[in-house]
Amino acid sequence: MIDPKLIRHDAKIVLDNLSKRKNDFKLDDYLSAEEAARKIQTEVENLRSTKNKLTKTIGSSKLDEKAKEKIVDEVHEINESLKDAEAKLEGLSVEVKNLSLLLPNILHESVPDGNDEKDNVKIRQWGEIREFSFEPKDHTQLGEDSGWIDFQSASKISGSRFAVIIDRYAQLHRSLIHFMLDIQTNVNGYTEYYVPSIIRSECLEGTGQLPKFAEDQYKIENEENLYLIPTAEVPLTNLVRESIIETNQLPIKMVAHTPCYRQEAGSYGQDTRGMIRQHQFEKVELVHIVKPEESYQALEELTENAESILVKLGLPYRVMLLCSSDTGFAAAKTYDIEVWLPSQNKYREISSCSNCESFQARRMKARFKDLKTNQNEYVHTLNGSGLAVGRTFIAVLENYQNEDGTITIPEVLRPYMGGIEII
RNA sequence: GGAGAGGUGGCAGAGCGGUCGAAUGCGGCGGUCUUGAAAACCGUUGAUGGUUAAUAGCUAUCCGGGGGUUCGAAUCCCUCCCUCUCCGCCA
Repeated sequence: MIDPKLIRHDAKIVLDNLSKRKNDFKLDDYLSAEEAARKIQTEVENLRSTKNKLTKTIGSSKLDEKAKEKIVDEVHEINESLKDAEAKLEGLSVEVKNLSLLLPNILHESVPDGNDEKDNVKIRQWGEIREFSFEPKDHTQLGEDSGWIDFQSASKISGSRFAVIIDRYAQLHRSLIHFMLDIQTNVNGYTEYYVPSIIRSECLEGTGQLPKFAEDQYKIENEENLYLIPTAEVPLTNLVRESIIETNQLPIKMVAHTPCYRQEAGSYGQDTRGMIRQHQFEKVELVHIVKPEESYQALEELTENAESILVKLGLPYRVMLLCSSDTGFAAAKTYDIEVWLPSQNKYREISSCSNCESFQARRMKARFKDLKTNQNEYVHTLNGSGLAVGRTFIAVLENYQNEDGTITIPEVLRPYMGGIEII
């Protein structure tokens, strides 16, 4: 949600932003509803004010019966008008609220204008792309040859876009999770959280997945209000919802490993083969809750924290600054980290690090007391994968494969694999 | 799943039809004292929206959510949600 006052007073900023994002939100509808709502609100308030004054005279003074009756009659009349006005106000408020939930965040000035992912800007890259002396296989082939990724069984028990990972591959997959959590907590200074992966709809609204992206969420049947999390960003960020945080508690840096569930509606035909795009995958997620003036520094830090995993694993990657149309709904600025996949001969997204500024905080009512102004202000929230485990797993398999189909375990993972060097 | 208790300001906790946005304590902030700090003492301190240049005034709303009764509801009624305790079941 963006500041209603900004929309009202600087509609041009919002319009420009919508056009940069190639978003077809009807700002005029919003503006006229909002104006009408404020107008009727004044009306309602005046009626209530008069009523309150009258009502107070009844209890406190020694009016005779007749005078009392007269006032009661008057109040009855006011109540009639109020009923109408309040109903109108309620209708308009709901309309305004619903529309405002569909407005995307304002982009940061440093975000380049662009039409699609081709306009994303490379910020930096790291690592040497390995020259293979043989034709590298993709992870699906490696999994098939070793027998340690079983898509057929997954399909039997769950359907498409699921995988069963077996034996050494399962260990490798688990080791990655453990490794990432250790680095983020012990080296990068995050506090580890274990959180529910079933959450209330308010949380999804808070972080921006609802109402706009409802079709991508898994809803729990027979439960009015519960969903599977699409990312740990949702439970972690919502930990501060509806609260006023002590200034000295900031910044908060959280990390959690969770499964993530996504319907992947609208991505039919994309990445259908293999483990790139699954309905269920593991992710280690980083979330920062910070003061506004620190959020862009925090974005750099968070991105580097995510990168540090790839550096330690020795996986080549590049960091891309997303252009205007590619930046997510809730984000003001996003860096994607893309890892090299030899089988596809290109970089693929493995982490997305975003500064949402106050967009989520406003939806969640997450504030802190600014000691300088003694005012409550919205915090800034950031999130990023540190990293997507399934995709990291794929990257390790493909980049560390040997000609005979075995995988050399990256050195940093060996302690987690009981010292095994090759699987 | 069954039985009971309860949800009030940052926290704890009173209020149980009008004078209550709400006692009191803690915490926070400001001050006195002090070389400094602590203690003590004094003062101050809820949120959100509208109006506004205003973080000034004025105003409305908020005592878990929604609905109802009433001239008037934190207080009475209905309903939903949540938390806690005990029993049952269970990894």
